[in-house]
Amino acid sequence: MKKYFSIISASPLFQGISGESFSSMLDCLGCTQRAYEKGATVFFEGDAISEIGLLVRGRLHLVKSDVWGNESIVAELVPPEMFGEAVCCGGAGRLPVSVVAKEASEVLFLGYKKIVTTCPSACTFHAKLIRNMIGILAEKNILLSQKMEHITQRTTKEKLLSYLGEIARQRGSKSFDIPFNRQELADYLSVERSALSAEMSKLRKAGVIDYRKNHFALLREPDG
Amino acid sequence: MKKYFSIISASPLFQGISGESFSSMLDCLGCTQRAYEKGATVFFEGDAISEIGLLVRGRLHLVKSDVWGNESIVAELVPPEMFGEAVCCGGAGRLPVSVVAKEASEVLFLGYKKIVTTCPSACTFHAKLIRNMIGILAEKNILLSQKMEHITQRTTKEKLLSYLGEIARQRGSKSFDIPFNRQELADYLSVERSALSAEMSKLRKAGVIDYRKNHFALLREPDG
DNA sequence: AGGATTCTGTTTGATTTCAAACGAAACGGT
DNA sequence: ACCGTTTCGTTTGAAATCAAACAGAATCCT
Repeated sequence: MKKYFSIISASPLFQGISGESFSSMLDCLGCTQRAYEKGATVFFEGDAISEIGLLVRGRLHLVKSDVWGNESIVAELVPPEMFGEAVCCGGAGRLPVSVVAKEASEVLFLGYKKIVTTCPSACTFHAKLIRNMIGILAEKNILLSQKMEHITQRTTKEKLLSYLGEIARQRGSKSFDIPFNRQELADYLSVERSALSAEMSKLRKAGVIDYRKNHFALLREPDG
Repeated sequence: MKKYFSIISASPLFQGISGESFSSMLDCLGCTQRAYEKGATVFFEGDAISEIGLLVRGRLHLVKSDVWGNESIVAELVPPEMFGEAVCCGGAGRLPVSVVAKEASEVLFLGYKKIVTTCPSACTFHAKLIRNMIGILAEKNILLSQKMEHITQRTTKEKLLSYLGEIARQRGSKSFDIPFNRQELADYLSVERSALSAEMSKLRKAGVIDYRKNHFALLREPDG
């Protein structure tokens, strides 16, 4: 397990915890490790899980299948990403996806109860671990809420302006860079790339925005 | 403060904590209370907050204003709802909304640090409190993720079927009730109510679904 | 029972988006 | 400098949504 310490320390869950304490800590957490061959299933959809998975090697797919059995890939995980934390922490829920190894992979399992229960033996970093977990969940909440705000807008134009406005607010300037290219921005906003490009052109012609590559500027308030 | 104990005990944050421990607990948390007149502002957008608010009386609006100063009401809070928990727990963030009292209101403030730091004096329920907080954040995460899945679908029909499929999966049956009326469902899915009704009719005619009021049945897999 | 209100389904024309295709520009590697 | 790939803007017809309006059904209230 020691060979994965550098991966583990890169995980937000162990942020601010020194690598030297890992051995005793992982012990204290009753952490187990398992390897999966390519194609193996780590968890099945509907499983009631009580452990959080931390991917330390390989590549996992989160696969969702609807009532009719159609499967779709919800996300791809690479080290040191985690999975199952919301389901574990949220209580009685069951996993809404299957977890499948797309490459030979290794996963560290951390018991949820052991994480959120401060140990009587005064494990120094346990409190920090809990704060990290809370921070991770809260952060994800904020990101989801922000995205939701943009996506709930009805038209492509509104979605785009909602997004650009948000970034401008965050940066505190009406001129800023965005971290997406066109296709990524379209995916993020759940619209068609071509339609997005077309709207951008219109807004530029109308003098509302200007842009060049990833740099954008808000010029004036849009009509309506 | 005692008169609000019944409200407080209804908050998910204090679930499983007996009312008798409230006095000592709220003390231990360094909890403060403030009253606001109708129209008063509890927090301003952009404030860096370190306390979680628990509304015990009145009614609050979360108001967001974009870069151009247009304001919109994001949510309405009634007791015993909380606010600011994601921002506090998420670390360096600033409040993305203003909090305004729409009626004469009273708010309990709980210091974030005091909540997530188990006290040395072995406050019995502190651990439970932390688990509750984690549970709240995780739960919200799951709800947001589910909604996101439906809303990112491109067409009204896809959004509807994604939602109905999810409910059917949860209920474990292809025949089920939903907790929304038409307008609420349309709002939840971010589509036009009339367009939603029209799509529902089409799907019924096509033999894909059947419904009556809030009761739905999935009959067969949709084409495409 | 009667009347007002809310909820739902349907239609309409205008608007918007989708999906696919294409060319130009930018980029990267050899 | 060359070629292949990716990115971006534009156009097109087809399809879907919006927004508004209206009527019937259900519900609530007195």
